Amino acid sequence: MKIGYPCQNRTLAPAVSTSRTFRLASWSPVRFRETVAQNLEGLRQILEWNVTQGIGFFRISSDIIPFASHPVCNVCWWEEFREEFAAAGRIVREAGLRITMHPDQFALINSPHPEIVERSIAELLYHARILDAMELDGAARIQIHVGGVYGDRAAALRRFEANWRRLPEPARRRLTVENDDRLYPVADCLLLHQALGVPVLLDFFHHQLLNRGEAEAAALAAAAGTWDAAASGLPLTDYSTQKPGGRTGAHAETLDAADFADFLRRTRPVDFDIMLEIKDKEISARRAIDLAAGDPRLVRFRWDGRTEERNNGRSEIGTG
DNA sequence: CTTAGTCAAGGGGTA
DNA sequence: TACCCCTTGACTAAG
Repeated sequence: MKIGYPCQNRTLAPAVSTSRTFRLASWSPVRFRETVAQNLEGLRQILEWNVTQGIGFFRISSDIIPFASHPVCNVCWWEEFREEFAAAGRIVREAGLRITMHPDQFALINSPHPEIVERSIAELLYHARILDAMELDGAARIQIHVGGVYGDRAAALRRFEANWRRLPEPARRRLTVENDDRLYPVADCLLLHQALGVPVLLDFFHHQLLNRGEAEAAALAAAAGTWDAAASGLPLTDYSTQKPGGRTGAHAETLDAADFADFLRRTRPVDFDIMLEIKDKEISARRAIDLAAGDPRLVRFRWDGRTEERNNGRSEIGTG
């Protein structure tokens, strides 16, 4: 079990960020290359910070390469920045970090509109290129939701299957499907797994909001069973709680320690990695790791760091 | 310098 | 048909 946070580090921000961008109207190869260089340097610093904090799981922001899948982008960024990607990947491999990405709502491979499907395929390929350039194994996943219903759920699921088969191999091999809170519960994701072999990421909070009556333990067992340790790594999950007083489905500002401790207790039979979808990011990740300190599943990873002076001879990284 | 409006992209719900 | 919501930070033009 590794516990992580998504995309931004509020402790290091705004000096360190992977989300620098610019307006489409200001696109130029120079502006693009400057921004990508800054974002990749931000990624390197965040990953190193995570290692020093014993945080073993991180979601890379889809903002890291601005307009990567837009027709305006004619730069082979994955080749030009090969060394920077490889350096980030080296940190991941040497420390044993888990990495994921989560394209946002616009990646819809089950849309009835062919143009939207084409743009979505380009978007997924962009994400795959990042993880490939970092030279990461199959445990580095790209998670998406099933998509829209378009008035006919069965037909929409069939389109997902047909278009999944059309994905370029680099994107297809990393794709992972996640239950959402409005349209597709975990049962539908499991159907896609049966048809395609795609692993199912269980979002516990979404499952509470949308399900077909399955108990959480049953949903977890079923989703965990779709993962293959050698090919796709340990099962992935998302965890959050309801923001008090917020719209239903809004993510909490900070970790609910009592809920998280109970969550760890009741999921004990299954080992998996946990992405905290909580607003204060790395702050809650550290608290969660503290709360999991006595849990036999928790990975306390080591940073070898033998060539890193700044590591100051330390090899055992405390997790609190 | 500060700040409010705006930003590539879709789907679904409501009026 | 038109508008709003999601969800978010960061850019940018206006003041």
